[in-house]
Parts: sequence; C-alpha cells; structure tokens
Amino acid sequence: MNDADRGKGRRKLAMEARYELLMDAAITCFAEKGIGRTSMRDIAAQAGVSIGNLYNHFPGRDDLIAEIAQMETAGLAKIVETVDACTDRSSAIETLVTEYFTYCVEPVSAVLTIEITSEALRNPAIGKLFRGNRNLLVGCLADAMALGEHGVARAEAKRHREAAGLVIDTIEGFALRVGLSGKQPGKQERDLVLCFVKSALAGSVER
Amino acid sequence: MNDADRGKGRRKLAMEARYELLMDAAITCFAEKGIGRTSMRDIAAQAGVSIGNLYNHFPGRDDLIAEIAQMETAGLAKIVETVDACTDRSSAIETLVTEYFTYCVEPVSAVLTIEITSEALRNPAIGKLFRGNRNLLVGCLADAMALGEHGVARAEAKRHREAAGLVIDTIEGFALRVGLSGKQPGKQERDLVLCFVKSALAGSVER
DNA sequence: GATTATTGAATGAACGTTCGTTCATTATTC
DNA sequence: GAATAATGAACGAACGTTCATTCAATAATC
Repeated sequence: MNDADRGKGRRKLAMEARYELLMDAAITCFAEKGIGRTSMRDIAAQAGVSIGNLYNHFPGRDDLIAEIAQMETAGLAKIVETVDACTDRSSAIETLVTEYFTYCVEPVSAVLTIEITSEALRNPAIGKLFRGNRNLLVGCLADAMALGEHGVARAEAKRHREAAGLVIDTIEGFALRVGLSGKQPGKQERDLVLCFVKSALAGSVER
Repeated sequence: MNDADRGKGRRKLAMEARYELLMDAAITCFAEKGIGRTSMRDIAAQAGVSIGNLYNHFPGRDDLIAEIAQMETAGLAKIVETVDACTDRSSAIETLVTEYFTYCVEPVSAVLTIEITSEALRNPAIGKLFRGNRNLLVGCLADAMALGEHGVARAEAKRHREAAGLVIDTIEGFALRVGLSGKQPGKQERDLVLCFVKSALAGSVER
C-alpha cells in the first residue's frame, strides 16, 4: 500500500481512484476530439461510468476543464524546479529549452495546449491560469539568462523578459508543429530548436 | 457603378452583397465567441438575416468555416507577393517578418488563427488548407534566405527551410500573444521580433 | 409598354439530435 | 440500518438542417 494512502479506508481510496479514472478519460477525449466537441457523456462512456456518476465527482463541465488546465501548472512547475537547480547560465537555458520542448511535443500536451489556448480566449478563469503558466516560464527563463550577471539593471531585466517570451513562443510553436505532425521527435529536432534559440539570445540580448 | 459589377443585374449584385454580409457576420461571430461556440443562428442573427437564408448561400456549417479559412490564403498570398518582389536577402527577410507580424497581430486574425488551428486538428479539409498556407510562408522565407547565394546545396536548402519554419513559429507565437493581449502593437514590438529573428538566422544558418 | 408567367432569394416554424444537468432509485460500504 | 456512491431516465434548451411558403425581380408574351 502506498504511504499516502494509509488510513484512508477502502471507500475513500475507491473515490480517489475513480477521480483519476475520470480525469484520464476526460484528457483522452479532449485530446481525441477537442474540448469543444467532447460531451459529458463522451467522458463518462470513455471511463465506463454513468453520466450521473461523473457529476458526483465534478460540479460541472467548466470545473472539469479547469481541473485539467490546472494539471498543466504542475507539469511546468517541475520543469521550473529542474531549471532553477542549474547553476550556470548555459546549462539553465539548455535545460529549459530541452525540457519544455519535450513537454510540449507530447501529442496529448500539444493538442491540449491548443485547445486550452482557444478555451482561454473565452473563459476568464482558464485565461488567468494560462497567463500564470506563461509568466512562470518566462520568469524562469529570464532568471536563467541573468545567471552569472551581477546586479542586473532594470532595463536589462526587461530585455531579458522580452527575449524570454520570444523563446517560449518559438519552442511552443515548433513543438506543437512537430507534435501534431505525428512523427516522433528526435535528437535532431531538439538540437535544431536549441541552436536556434541560443543564436537568437546571443545576438538580441548579449551585446 | 463599379466596373466589375457592370451588366450583372440588380439581383446578382444583391446576392453578392449578401454573401459578403454573411461572411463578415461569420467572422465577427467566430472572433467573438470562437468557432465551436458559434451557431448558425448566431451568424444569421449577427447578419440580421433569417436562418434559412444562410443555408441558401452556404451548403452547411463546415463549408462556411472552410470558406473563411480559405480567405487566409488570400491574405498570405499578398504578403508572399510583396516579399518575392524584394531583390536582396536582408530586405526580403525584413519585409516578411514585418508584414506577417502585422497580419497576425490583428486581433481578428489572431483569434481566427487559433480557432482554425484547433479546427484543423479534426477537420481534414481545413487541416490541408492550414498546412498549405504554412508551406507557402516557409517556402517564401527559405527563398528569401537564399537570395544572393549562387547554387544552393541541397543540405543548405534543407537547413534554410528548418530555420524558416522556426522563424514563422516565433512570429506567429509572438503576434498572437500581443494581438490577444488587447494592447496596440507598436514599432517597438516589430523591432523586437525582427531583431530576434535576425540574430537567430545569423547564428543558426550562416554559422 | 402593359400583362402575365417564371424564377429563386428570403422566411421562420418544425424536425430529429444532442447537449449539460438533475434526481429518484438502486447498490455498496461502513 | 444509516450513509453515501453509482445509476440512467428525464428535462429543457440549443444545435444543424429542412422545407413549405411568400414575393420581388426578371423573362416571355402580347
């Protein structure tokens, strides 16, 4: 038995297992059909569960979507953690680019990113989450870029953030394209984007 | 009377005017609510026209969406034409970056781009159109990058296309972000992306 | 040019589905 | 047997689409 599960009782455990089951089913459906075209019945059917049961675990459709969008934050937080552990500029940047690319290029992530972006345009709660995630990444990269520099001037910090934003855009766009194309991404693709980003940063920020 | 309209008859003219009206209404709705959340009734209401009338001009919902996605091709073709007219490498690249950024950053284009991307994931016809548009741009930029070089080796041409793809990703991502933020894009933003792209190309292709 | 026949654009009620959600009922756990 | 998780029929609203009908614009006839 898992340590975290100790003293929870069969019932509570079953509830948590079902919650996971439903979340997985929802992600599968969203990735396969898109958020907009996935109905609550689709999700219940995918999980092999009744429609009413779905509503016992989630108050409604929007909450379910928000919950899934929330999961993205956890994935990004892990990347940020890894990058923050780097002590020199070059490896920090390389780690972020590689990790974030690997994350985005996963077909499920790729589809969900697009779907959530579209959802964020109209759903304020998801929009807020979305922007928060972005700021997390941009901040992380901007910090990485400042590593080894002592006393970063305000104007320079601003330029760092601007460039960081563009780097994130590049990684995302490229990863989505590769991830959605269906072909497995290899070392070649990772190197390509890394090389591109490093050149861009060398020219547009350093001097 | 317009030259193109001569000898068309009041009836035909009215038809064309209504077609435009309906297309505009659809674009407005898609941009405001998203493609997935826009119903045929929404579009008819926005145009101030009956629901039945909408079906006199478009066979169905999918055709209407395809027609709008098609419009994007026309916009891009104009950009490509302008770039192709450039005779030196630097101004060709600069023109493409600036023009494509200006195009993407328009809020309506920005929203539609995301919506159509999402739609393209599920709708094969739109997916094909989408990929065609992308190839058009990437090819145009790759050609621009090869300007002034005599006899481009195959391996180099491939690298040009790869880098061009990344540049398009960067422009799109950045433009979407600015366009959707609501704040007017200025010279500053255009210069930022142009500088970023030029540095990236200087490092990752020229070497 | 006046009269009549033909056309097809415009209308909106109605159709069959499907949607998100509710809730009385049944099954399971404690 | 009390508590609660699971069920699926039922609800009203909204969806894309169809279609009988109306009526101005055009063509044909005189």
